[in-house]
Amino acid sequence: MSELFPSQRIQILLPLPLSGVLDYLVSGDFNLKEGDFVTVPLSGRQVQGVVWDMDPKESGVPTEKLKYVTANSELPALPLNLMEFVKWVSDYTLSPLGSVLKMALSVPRGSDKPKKKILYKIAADLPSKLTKSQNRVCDAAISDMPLSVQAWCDVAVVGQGVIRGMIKTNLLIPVEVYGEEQFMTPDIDLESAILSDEQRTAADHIILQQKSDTYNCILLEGVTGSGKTEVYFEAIAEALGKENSQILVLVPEIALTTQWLERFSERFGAPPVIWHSEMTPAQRRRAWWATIRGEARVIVGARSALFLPLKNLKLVIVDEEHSQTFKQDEGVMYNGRDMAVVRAMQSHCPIVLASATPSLETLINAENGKYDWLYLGERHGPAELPQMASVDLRVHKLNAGSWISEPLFTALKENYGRGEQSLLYLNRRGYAPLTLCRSCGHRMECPHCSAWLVEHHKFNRLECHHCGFNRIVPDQCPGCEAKESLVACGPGVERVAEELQNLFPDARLAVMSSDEISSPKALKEMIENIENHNVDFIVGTQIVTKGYHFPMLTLVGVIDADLGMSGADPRAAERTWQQLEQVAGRAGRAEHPGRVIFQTYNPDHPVLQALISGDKDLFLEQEAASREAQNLPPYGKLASLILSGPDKNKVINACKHLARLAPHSDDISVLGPVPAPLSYLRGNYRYRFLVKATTKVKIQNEIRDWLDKIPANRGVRIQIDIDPYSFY
DNA sequence: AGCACGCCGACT
DNA sequence: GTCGGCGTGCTC
Repeated sequence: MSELFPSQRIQILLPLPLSGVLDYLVSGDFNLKEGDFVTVPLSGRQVQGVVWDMDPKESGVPTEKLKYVTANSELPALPLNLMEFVKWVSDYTLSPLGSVLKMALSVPRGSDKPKKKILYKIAADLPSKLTKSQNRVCDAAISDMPLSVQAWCDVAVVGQGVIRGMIKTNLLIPVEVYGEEQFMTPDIDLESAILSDEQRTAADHIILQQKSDTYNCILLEGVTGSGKTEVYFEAIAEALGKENSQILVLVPEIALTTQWLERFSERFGAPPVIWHSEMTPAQRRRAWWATIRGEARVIVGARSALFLPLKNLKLVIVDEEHSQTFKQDEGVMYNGRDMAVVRAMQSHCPIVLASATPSLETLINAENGKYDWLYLGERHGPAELPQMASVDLRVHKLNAGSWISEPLFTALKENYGRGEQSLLYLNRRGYAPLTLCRSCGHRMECPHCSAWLVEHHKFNRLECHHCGFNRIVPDQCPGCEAKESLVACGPGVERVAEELQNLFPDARLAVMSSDEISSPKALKEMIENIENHNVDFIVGTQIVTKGYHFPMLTLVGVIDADLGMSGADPRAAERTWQQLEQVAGRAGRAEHPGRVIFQTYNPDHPVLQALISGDKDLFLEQEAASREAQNLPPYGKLASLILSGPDKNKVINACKHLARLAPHSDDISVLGPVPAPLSYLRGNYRYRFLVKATTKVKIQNEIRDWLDKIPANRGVRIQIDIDPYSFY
């Protein structure tokens, strides 16, 4: 090594499930700083990592063992605020630091050199005579920014033929461009929607917070159709006015928000940058680079977008903040909504949580003044809130194999007769949730999980919804070999659709479930079909709660309002409430008032009572009181520990060992172990502990100390879920 | 996450 | 005798 540049000990974080950094030596002529990407040797191979600490404290690893950094990268350094965020998430979720870093590096290497591309820009001297489509293209142009053929098609909404023709006639001039194609910059000078007084007040409040560059969390609550989107669009417009600002919008499921994207493009004249986990490597690279270079101004994405290298974050929006989709239930288990609040805090910018049915946690934070609370009370336009009623299935008994009660049938018939659309909601995919043998009682179960196989007529298969195992429907019972003895029990959407078709043979049906909607394109087609009134009845799973506008939909029937009301899950009642309320929100848009009918065996349940009476406040009050009494979130802290492994005895022994050492005090208690709700999943036996703590102690520290007391156990995996949502 | 090291079965 | 299966454990 050169004398002029003596080597220095630095710490590198690698995107591997290692709990901490590794020490390396680096020659001074690399001129590194924290956040820089480097390549280092690791047990015989070269891996990419990030310089985490240039001036580390003594780690105890002798210098002779250290290896030298191989190379530094031309990639821009990871922004310090992202490093800070990675550290925070790792501490909070008790996940290895390197695993969290990996989420921030879900990008191809810096060695992927951007390729040469040919783009097209509008010619300087245009003839005055142009066709209608050609005029559209010219109008869509933003100064003389060059775009690809496809991008021109998208912005001008014309076919490829038009663009090709314009290239041939030199109306569009080819330009050679190196690097990634640029994203279009949103145009804040386009006309905004006309806001109501209430919307204006809300928008002004957010804008005021936004101007001061300080953290502040704002709950924007408003029933479906009250215009929350327009309100935060104005806040986005304001934030965009700041130089090089970036805005992050988190949405539950990006693939399902075409309507949102269209509204955005309409308001800002350009689509936002999109980020989600199903993007191709090329799409990821383009979006990631655009973000780190600061060209990406508005990024709309799923929860993983939180880990993008945003350098100048000025506003965060979490749309549908109550959505369960924000919670990641594998790998690093984090709640995107909560982590978004932290990201905003660390970036000193406001964050807006928007929802028609905010989560109880958020409502309580708003109530006690931790969050600002904006409420949009008016419904836009003349629509009225739907009228709600329940059907007591103990009185109106269902016939065998039938799931539509007499009162619901009558209502459907009336609605159909009037030429209006109806929706039947059942949050269960497939045909039947259980198949059993009439002669021996054998149940078709998953060989890898303690779960029943769900029959899917569409694929003529039995499928496990937990691990994906599937098999063809057998023609004889695997237990007793009796032929034609297998019967389907209980309904799924396919079965309800079948019954409905029998009741209304001429009606046009659509089934909306993830099995029917395999691509954004398929979804778009289905939505158009419904909007154009080519469909009389929709049967759907919770996919229908995603906030589409169907103006002719005036009746919603909830097949099983009791589904999901029980169980150990402290959020079960709240979740059911939100789901039912979101479904009810589908009925009666525009000028048609709506009706909602809940089929139930338990019409006295507080959730249903509250829904029907419309007394949401009472329900929330009760729910809050019950959580407070039990010290459950948000009044207390909850964590779940799942021990799993293929050897049942090993898992049980590890549990016993842990249970003996479990912390117990006034501020913390450990419940369990009990078999996890799916005690056998994907070939692993699973047992669960629940840790409950008051807010006086840091639950993470308690758990860490506890787990440190036991040695690493071969063949037993421990998963820690702080603030668990899923109890499976 | 990879990759090496290691300890048992079927091959030139 | 060696090639190679993938179970366990370490990587600065």
